[in-house]
Amino acid sequence: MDASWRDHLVDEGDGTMRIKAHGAMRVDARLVTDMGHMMRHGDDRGPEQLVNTASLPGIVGEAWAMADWHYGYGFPIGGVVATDVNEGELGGAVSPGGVGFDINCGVRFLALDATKDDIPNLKKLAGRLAGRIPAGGSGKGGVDLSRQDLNELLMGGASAALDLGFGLDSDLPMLESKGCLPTQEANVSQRAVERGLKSLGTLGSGNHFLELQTVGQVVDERTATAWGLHEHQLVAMIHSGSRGLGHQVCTDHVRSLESTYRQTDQGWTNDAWGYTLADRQLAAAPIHSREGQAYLDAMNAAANFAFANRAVLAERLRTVLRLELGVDGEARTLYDVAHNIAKVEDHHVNGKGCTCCVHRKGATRAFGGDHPEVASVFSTTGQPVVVPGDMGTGSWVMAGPINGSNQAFGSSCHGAGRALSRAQAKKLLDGKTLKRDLENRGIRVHASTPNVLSEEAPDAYKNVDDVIKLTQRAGLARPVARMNPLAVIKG
DNA sequence: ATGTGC
Repeated sequence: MDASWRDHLVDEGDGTMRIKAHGAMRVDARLVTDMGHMMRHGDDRGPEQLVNTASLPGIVGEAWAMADWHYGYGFPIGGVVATDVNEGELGGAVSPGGVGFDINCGVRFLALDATKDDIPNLKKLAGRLAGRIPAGGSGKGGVDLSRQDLNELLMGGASAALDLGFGLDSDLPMLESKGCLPTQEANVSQRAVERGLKSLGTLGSGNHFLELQTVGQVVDERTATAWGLHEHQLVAMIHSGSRGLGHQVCTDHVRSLESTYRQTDQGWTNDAWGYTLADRQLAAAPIHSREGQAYLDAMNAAANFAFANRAVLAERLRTVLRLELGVDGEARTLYDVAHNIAKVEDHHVNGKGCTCCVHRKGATRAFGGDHPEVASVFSTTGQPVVVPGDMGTGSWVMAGPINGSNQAFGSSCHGAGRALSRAQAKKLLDGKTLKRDLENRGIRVHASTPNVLSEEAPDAYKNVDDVIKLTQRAGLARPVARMNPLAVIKG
């Protein structure tokens, strides 16, 4: 990799910077950023990775990095890369690295008809949540599933979870893709199955969390009202994904695809498909090839497991809220978004219709209110875009366009974005001090290890408010309301 | 992100 992209960098002055196509790039790259933001994030590897993705076969439009971009596996986190599914004989590329290891990592956002004053005892509530929400690397505490149950979940996602007794009928329309992506065979490896049988309803570790929050500042009153949100209201975010099952699906397909590439003077080449990639971690298959279809089918099954996982976590949260708040504890799902996914969608590229495989890796869909996939309750506002920040600072809910799409294939940022690597954060930040500071501010924190607190400390992340401002400036989504943390359960 | 390595 090289840093020559700096010679091709242009500030567009609209909250984005462009890297003009050079070398093997087929399209320009575009970062949601400005010079100040770029300077504060000295790691060149993210833009380098974005440049690499711009040479993927079939790529259309521009290779995008959302405002929370940072270094990832092959593709940067925050990457939005679309390929034409009708290019050539077998279609454009689909790449497991463009989705990431935590397939359908995402956020469920719930709202209560209550305020902080309705909580009899926050400390007790937080303690009970910590007791009921299995978190951390151990993977203990998941629902014991039969092989048959797991298969239903892989095929049916949140709707299958509902059939097993997790969730409410009224949840389903509020989930991206109604909580179910199409899979023919749910053909995931035996190893992936074994990892799925015990992990349903567990949070995981790293940046995954469950957070009880209050609505702080409402900046778009009309939209907030349409969504039933108001200042001081209690809300909750559940951030989790497909756990070990999705990780295994990604590992299986990354390994088998990477093994079809050999090193050449230009990079990494697959002779059968005539693909040459700058980085082996971009390993990709044509979308209509056997390998491409096998990946997409397994990826969708893993995505369904993630939708089901968030449904079970929501059920566990609801149980605690009912116990602690009584009738005030009813929580409705406002929305549930996927952060790590590849989807076949219709978009306009250079004024022409194009059916694309849109990779969103650490990026959220942000469709307009008139899109047929968006529930009719959002027709006058655009879809909710849930953007968790970090545990000390706060989180946002944004909205997609009222009508139509945006210039990044209907996408927006997914969080604050790391500013420090986990290793740097562990070295520089002290978890115990952080916990004390947060609790002095009235925020209850339960974490499975002190390390996770330093790795996930506010200072390890970019400023979420800056990320939201850039996203708005780039015209990708508009801020609706900012949430303040109240109780945090971390893996 | 991850039964934190192949």
